[in-house]
Amino acid sequence: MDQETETTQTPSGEQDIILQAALKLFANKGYFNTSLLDIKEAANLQSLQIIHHHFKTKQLLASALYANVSDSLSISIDDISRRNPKASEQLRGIVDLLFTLTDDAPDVMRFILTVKINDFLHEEKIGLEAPAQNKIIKIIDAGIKAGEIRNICPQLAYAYFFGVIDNTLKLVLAGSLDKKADFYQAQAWLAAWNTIAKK
Amino acid sequence: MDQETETTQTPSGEQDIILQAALKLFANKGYFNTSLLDIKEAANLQSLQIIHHHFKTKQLLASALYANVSDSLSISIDDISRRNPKASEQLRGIVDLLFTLTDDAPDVMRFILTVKINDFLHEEKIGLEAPAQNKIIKIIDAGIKAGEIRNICPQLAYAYFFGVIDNTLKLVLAGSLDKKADFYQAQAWLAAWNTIAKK
DNA sequence: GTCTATATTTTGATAGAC
DNA sequence: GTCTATCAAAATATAGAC
Repeated sequence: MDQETETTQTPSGEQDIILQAALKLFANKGYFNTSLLDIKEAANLQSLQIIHHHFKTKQLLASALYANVSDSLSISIDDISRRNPKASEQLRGIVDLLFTLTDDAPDVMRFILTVKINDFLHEEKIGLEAPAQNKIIKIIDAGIKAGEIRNICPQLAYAYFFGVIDNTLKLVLAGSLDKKADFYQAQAWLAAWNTIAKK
Repeated sequence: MDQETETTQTPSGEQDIILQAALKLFANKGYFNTSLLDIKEAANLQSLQIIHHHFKTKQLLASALYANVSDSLSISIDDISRRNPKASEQLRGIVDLLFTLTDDAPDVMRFILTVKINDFLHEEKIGLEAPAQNKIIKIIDAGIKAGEIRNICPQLAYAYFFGVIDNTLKLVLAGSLDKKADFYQAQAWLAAWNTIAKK
């Protein structure tokens, strides 16, 4: 509603309204618990046909949504990487982004953290090959080579680090904590960073 | 198939066969991607009616499964707690249990870690009120009072700790690592414990 | 009492009228 | 080209026959 879209491509109006409605529903009820009828009503459309016109099928709608969010994340990560030389600073920037998103666009973060993309995406083995994840693993790899991060498997380091971060954000998104995400950021960053920092 | 059930109640044969088949399918394909027909065939039943006879509906079947796994975990945690006085030892025992389960009964762990129980369980707000989770949070709380664990919100400590553990196990279960879970246990324990340990 | 067959419902997708 | 109406498929649940 009041949150701006992250999509950098084709803000064609009707499509974005559908995508936003779908994002909200998928994020809160899940892919299978959301029908096209639900999306139609949430988007205030006059007919189901409009959805089929813009996105051929429900799967393609969800895939487009995933691509949007994924691209947007990738671009933000690239920006952060460009502005910060050290791996620790880059990771700090990414953490800041995620905590900010949690407060400002919780549905986007719910979609990222809780939706199982394999429910609608069947091409190859996605999940670990997600572009944003790949970029972060490369950052970690560089951090290891630079001596900032201890010498463990980058995938494991990723798992440790974002295990702490993601679980903290999930708690906030579930409404189990009484403060906004921002309040827990410094603490969580420290705990996460310590799992992978050298020395 | 070759793994023993954790269920302590009513091993009535046919029910258990259905539950095991459902567990495997739910764990690997998800709740909505598994039809009763799939379960019927995986369990080598002669008719769908048999499932409806034992469990009135698909939801109730899934709920029964969840209750079984949840109870079994709770009992194991109680055993561990009884045998170890210190919080750190209790958590260590729980971690050992989870890594062992990952190697010996991967489908059970997949069910625990990757199935969204809200897909079939709609009673109240479950998820954080899961009995096993509650027990662990109490252990953490005791650890804080005993000065073993630093003084943070127990829910946050739980999130940090099992963020590291669960993510590591998910990597193993996804087949992204080349060794068995056991190989990564000591490392993961240390990383997880350091996120909450005092000093 | 166990299985075959069917009914019902939901929902994704399409075809046709204005 | 947009909406109404319908179709088709799938899957859950039930009813009835042997």
